[in-house]
Amino acid sequence: MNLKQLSQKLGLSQTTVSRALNGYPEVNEATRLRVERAAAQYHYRPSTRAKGLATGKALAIGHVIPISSKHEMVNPVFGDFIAGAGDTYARHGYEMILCTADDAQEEQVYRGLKARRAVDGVVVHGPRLNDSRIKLLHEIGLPFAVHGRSSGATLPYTWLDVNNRHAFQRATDFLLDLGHTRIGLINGMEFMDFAHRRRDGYTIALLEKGIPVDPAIMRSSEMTEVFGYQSTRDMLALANPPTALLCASLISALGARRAVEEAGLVMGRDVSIITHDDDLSYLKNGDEIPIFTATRSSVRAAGARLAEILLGAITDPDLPHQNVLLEAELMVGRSTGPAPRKD
Amino acid sequence: MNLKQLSQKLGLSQTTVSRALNGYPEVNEATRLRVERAAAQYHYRPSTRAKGLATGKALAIGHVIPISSKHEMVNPVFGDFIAGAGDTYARHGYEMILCTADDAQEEQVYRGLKARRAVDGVVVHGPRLNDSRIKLLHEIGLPFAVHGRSSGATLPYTWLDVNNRHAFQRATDFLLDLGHTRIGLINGMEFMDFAHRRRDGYTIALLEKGIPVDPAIMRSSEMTEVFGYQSTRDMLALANPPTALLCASLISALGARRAVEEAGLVMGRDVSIITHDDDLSYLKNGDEIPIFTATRSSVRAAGARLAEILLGAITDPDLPHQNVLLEAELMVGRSTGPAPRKD
DNA sequence: CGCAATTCCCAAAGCGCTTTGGATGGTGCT
DNA sequence: AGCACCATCCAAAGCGCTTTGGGAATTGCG
Repeated sequence: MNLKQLSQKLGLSQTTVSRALNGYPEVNEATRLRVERAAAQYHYRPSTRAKGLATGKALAIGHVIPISSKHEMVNPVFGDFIAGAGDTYARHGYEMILCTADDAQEEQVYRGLKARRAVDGVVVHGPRLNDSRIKLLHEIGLPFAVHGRSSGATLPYTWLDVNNRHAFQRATDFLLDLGHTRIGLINGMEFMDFAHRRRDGYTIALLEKGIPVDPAIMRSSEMTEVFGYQSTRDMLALANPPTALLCASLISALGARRAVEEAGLVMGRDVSIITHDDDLSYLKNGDEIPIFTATRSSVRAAGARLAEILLGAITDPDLPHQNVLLEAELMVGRSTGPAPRKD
Repeated sequence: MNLKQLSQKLGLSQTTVSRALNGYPEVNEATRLRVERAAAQYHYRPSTRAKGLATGKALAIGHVIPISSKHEMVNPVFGDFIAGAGDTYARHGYEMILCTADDAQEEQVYRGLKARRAVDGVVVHGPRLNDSRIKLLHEIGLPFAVHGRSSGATLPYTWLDVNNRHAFQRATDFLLDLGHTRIGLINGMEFMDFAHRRRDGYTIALLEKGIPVDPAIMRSSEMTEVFGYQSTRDMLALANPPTALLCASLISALGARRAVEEAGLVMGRDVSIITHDDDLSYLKNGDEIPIFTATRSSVRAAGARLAEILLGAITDPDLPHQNVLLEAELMVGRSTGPAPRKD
């Protein structure tokens, strides 16, 4: 069923039916009702493509997922972020278009979306330091919103981020207060902006207490379970092993715990662990009592919120760039305790 | 830059330019080259929406992600599946459209995609027993392919699945051969088709050896870490605890391991664990030597393959329904060993 | 009652493509 | 030379919608 057929069935012009359905005022209320009923009855929905052509808007938002070419890895937070954003789009009648791109294709993918007029805007995932995408998107004139930030960006842009620096500074302080002085860092890739900021927070907290920053107990890679395990195992084997660890994700924290236990140590007593927790739906940090002491911030909520902001910016392009900084919550769980005394 | 502008720049008609770009034979090779060069130079790409309108195809495939209304959970395998499918779509010039839907909205979402002519076909995720979506999609005439199968479906349909029954039967046999007779099952929700089949495989293997199937050591829920932990903890507390566990996912297996170790037991010695492993990019089952003995099948490869099949079915609608059954590989790791002797 | 202002509706243009149905001019063959 | 036949290109229609620019009733008001 298309507009023409529906309008013929109703004995009205396409104009009137279109206006009735889109809530324009120049149509009689009784007529509108009749049209709406008929539309529902025949399951009429305007063709996205035709509507897009006619209005010049795509009614779609693009999400370009970077696939790390090294490990072909998909960021595990992605599913939850998308679920949040999807809710928002559905409510506003937008579609969500997904593209995958490894580092080499990335620019072409964004250019393609723009040239094909496939989307009204894009969400930038996984921003890096001095991320070139920000300049690119400005240049090609494709509205965008960044999930995270990019240190070093000179142009203004719309973003939503967790206060990663502060979260890790606070987590480090928490460990310092418990008496830990050897605190290891199991970070994400540090060209990723979030990882860089977390490291900053960690470093600042240490320096403020006059504790030296020791590269021997700082690791950085993709946040897998295996990476958490290996890093922890290696650090525990040092002559001067850490008594506490800061992990960038719950997944690597699980690996860290494995290494701790394998070494015959007890988490929360011999080794304290704090992790960042994205509150993923399939990886909850325990039930009531968190397993890990964690800095928590829901990535799903972030998705919903950022989508809302992007749609707003598209509707009203003259709006100033919005920037949202979310504070992570520090949840105290059972993975932390006072630093073990040296006997 | 649109077709009209490009053709004017070239002094050709839109017809010729369009044909040149789409590889039709009625255009001089020299002209085609000239057109292609100009298109590249001006970054011309045909508008998806206009092309879709003109051809009557959407050039897009929909993926409807079920969001479990109970736990608001996004299946963690989703990201990797999408990454695989995305590769295929990109190669064939298709877009991927994502929708999220909880149980209540599901039918409306599929109907909407069809009515708005937003996609040429859809991938059905997370099929359940007697899944109503198969009948629905047949009725509304939307081409589809199922990731998994649906026991009880009467109509023929296109699917790609892992041989879950066989995988779990084989895993159970493996444990039985090691002398285990108390084997616990930590399964996904059993209204999900894959979980149902896994349970079948498990049950069959036990019955063939004349071992009673004991509901006390069979759990089923959403495959979270916490669920794996709690189930294992509870089962180990039984008067007659299992000496081996079969887990439906690596995530719940991590929880199971936690419970095992917390109970002061050693995995692979006191309690053996076999898990299914979807080979997720961010959750590798160890490096060379698998941590867990596992039945493995790459969900990413499945995504790429199923997308290929769906596109084929769309291109040639008269093709018979394709069905692909992948066998999972049994990877022996360090989580299994002979059943402990009762002393 | 007469005229302007409303209200409610419609015909047609246009969005950017593909595709149908020629038109044109050059070739090969008798 | 005359004819059929390609090879190469083009004008225009059409995909399903929105939107512009009216037009015909109806209403309000002096």
